[in-house]
Amino acid sequence: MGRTKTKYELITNEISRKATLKKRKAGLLKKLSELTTLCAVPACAIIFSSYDSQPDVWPSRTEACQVLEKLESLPEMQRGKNMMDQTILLKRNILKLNDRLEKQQKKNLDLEKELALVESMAGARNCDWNNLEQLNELSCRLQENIEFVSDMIGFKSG
Amino acid sequence: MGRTKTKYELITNEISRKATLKKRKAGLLKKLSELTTLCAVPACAIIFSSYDSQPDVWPSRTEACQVLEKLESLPEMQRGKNMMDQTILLKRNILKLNDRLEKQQKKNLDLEKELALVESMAGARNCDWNNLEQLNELSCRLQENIEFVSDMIGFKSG
DNA sequence: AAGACTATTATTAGCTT
DNA sequence: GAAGCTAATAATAGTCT
Repeated sequence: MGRTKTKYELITNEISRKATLKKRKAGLLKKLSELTTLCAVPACAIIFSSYDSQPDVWPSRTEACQVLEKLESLPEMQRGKNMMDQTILLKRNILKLNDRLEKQQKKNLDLEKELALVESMAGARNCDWNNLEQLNELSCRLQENIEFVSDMIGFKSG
Repeated sequence: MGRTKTKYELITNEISRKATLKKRKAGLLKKLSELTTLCAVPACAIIFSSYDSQPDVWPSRTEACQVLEKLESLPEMQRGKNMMDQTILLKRNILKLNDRLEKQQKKNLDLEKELALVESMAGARNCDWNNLEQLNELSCRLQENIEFVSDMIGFKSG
């Protein structure tokens, strides 16, 4: 969310990368703080940086360790389960995305069909309003159309 | 960032709190994922929840533990390695799908715009050729169009 | 409850100082 | 570089289904 749309890949420019790291790290910790305030859940985050020897630890090293201990105390079986859960969620995510993509493609096809239909009637696609020749041709097409329609009217009513 | 300005204190309504937790947790993990991608820094987050017996751990329990404790072992890491590889591939897959979806949506938008343009020129969409009234209207539209085009020709050449 | 939608607020990329 | 600015993108609160 800034002046340009972000491409989510490693920022090659070191200056920008450092600036981004700083800004986003602050934003992230703010969000984590908001989350724990709003929902009263225990949470922690640790972010290393190539620029600082010490990682950022939220909310504090002690509390982060407590959260981690909690995590450690969970039986091993459940740990594997959590990872499984993650892959299951990811797979579900993929299925959903494929679904949306498919729908989008179908919608696209429909649009293309409709466009072709309308264009064939109007015959005015990509008309360059600065091009006299094209305007003349468009004029002719419209004249043809109007005559055709007039004939139709005459035919139907007469 | 929503319909109302957020007050940063515990959400008393349980339903809202749960919904908020879910949304913001997802947003937070997304941001953490973005940060590590953009800046290539090791990071992790652990968020407990009253609703799930298991906390959300990013990027994975194994990696999260590694990040804080700086454990250099070992068998546990190896055990989860295949599964990690899988999740990495799945995540990459999701990124690609999102990309395709985005492109598809953009294409869609372009098509819609073009369609609107052509339709507004032709004004003859879904015309029922057996309906005299519609034919008359179409005739008028065409007449208007032809006059407009004639004007344009006159203006450009004159 | 779980997604989709969307009007709003929130975050931030690129700049400037 | 850090700090501040603002146009632009991104997240999300409330709502509907």
